[in-house]
Amino acid sequence: MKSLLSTIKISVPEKIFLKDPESSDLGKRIIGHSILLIDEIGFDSFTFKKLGTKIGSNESSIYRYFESKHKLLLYLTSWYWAWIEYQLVFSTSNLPNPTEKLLKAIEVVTRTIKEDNDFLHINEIKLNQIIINEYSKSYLTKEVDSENKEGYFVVYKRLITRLRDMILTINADYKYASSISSTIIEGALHQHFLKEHFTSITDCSETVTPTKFFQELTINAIKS
Amino acid sequence: MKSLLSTIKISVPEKIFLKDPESSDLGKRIIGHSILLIDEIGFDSFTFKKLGTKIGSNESSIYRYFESKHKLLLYLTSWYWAWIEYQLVFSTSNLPNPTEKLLKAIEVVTRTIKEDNDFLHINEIKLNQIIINEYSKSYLTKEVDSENKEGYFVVYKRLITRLRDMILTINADYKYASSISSTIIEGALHQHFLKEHFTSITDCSETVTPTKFFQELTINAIKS
DNA sequence: CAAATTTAATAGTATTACTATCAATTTTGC
DNA sequence: GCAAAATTGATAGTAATACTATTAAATTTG
Repeated sequence: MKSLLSTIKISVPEKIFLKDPESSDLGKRIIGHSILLIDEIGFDSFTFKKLGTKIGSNESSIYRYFESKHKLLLYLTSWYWAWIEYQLVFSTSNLPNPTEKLLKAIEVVTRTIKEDNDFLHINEIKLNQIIINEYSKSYLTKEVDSENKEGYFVVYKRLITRLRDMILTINADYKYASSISSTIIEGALHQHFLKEHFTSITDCSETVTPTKFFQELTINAIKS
Repeated sequence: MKSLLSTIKISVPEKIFLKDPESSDLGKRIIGHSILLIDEIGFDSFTFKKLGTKIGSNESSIYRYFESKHKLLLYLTSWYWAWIEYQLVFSTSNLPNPTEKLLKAIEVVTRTIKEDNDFLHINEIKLNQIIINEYSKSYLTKEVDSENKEGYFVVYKRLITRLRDMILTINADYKYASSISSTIIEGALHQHFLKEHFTSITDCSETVTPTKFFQELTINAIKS
């Protein structure tokens, strides 16, 4: 996938940033190193001041790109879901069988990211870890409704809608196509978290993947 | 359920608090009003200073019960899950049919709390809202592994284990009994959140409950 | 090469998440 | 009923956070 993706720009809702970080070298360093730093110390301890030190730049310069660290998280998560969406569309487009298509789509949204290949300044493995550990914090806020109106979550919602449509193609009468789609995507992040921190309440492990679990779950749900 | 529960003390892991809030009037006011205040302004904006003002007490007095607001959240969530666990055990104990038992258990862990009856100083409806909006924040931290070792999440894990055992009673060969149990409990909170804030990616609503969705999902998963 | 833009440096603010100390009040044990 | 013990309240203080504002230096661009 490398050659294709490296020429593509992942598109993030414009209102999330003050100045497009893809438009400058400093911007790309902000994105690249924020991923490394959030992965290292966690989003709660992450500050623009610490990031400034890491990239040899100034706190105030970072504030010209993002008005808060919360907006930066929204940027990273939107970028991540847009990247997953691209993979989903690309890797299912040539599959004629709707069930195969759905199984492939579930694989794409539930698998562990194991390679950091597609974009030079972005470590996709660590970004995936950030999504597992921090994604919920981007919407579990008192501002969620106004931010949703601003379009900050469109990419995530569109991804879920795509999965839903694949399910409805197989069984238009299934009553919970949206709910199972949102459960797969959120649930997969949760299972990945559990296998790292609460092994006693998951069956997933190095050898048993969330992918298999959610594929079986979905097929059984919609085919009966 | 009122008469029975009001005489019972919900038991929370002792290390979570410095001084048992159930042991004094001030302690109960801390718990009672923290639920109201967190529900009102959200956990992120919640501080012990604001809580002190609300209950006509001092910030420093609250610190004698909990060493941080994070610990207070752990207390509230443990209390909540212990209360749910009690309901689960109580309301399934006299059901002889394993499938009926499981369906009842799923109902208990996925339903909306609509009544505030059981404990005088605790508003169970608002506490349920806090669990929906803030629970993830209690474990999505860099300290999760050490806090897990301290036993701060035992109640939650035990609840999931109980559900898992009910599933295994019906089908001992089902490979994902733990994963589906954790998915039901976390997923139900997520569906409740979605129906309040992201209606386009859920089928749940005033009339369609997460309970029905997860009951069907589970039965289809384990019976095939 | 001058003007415009971007970045860096510094300073400042209100708030947060605490800790420490001591006084006032309440509880308790005899 | 009272002294001792425990609890609570009031005040002060600290380092860090999450910013904003201003001005200077460096870089880009037309």
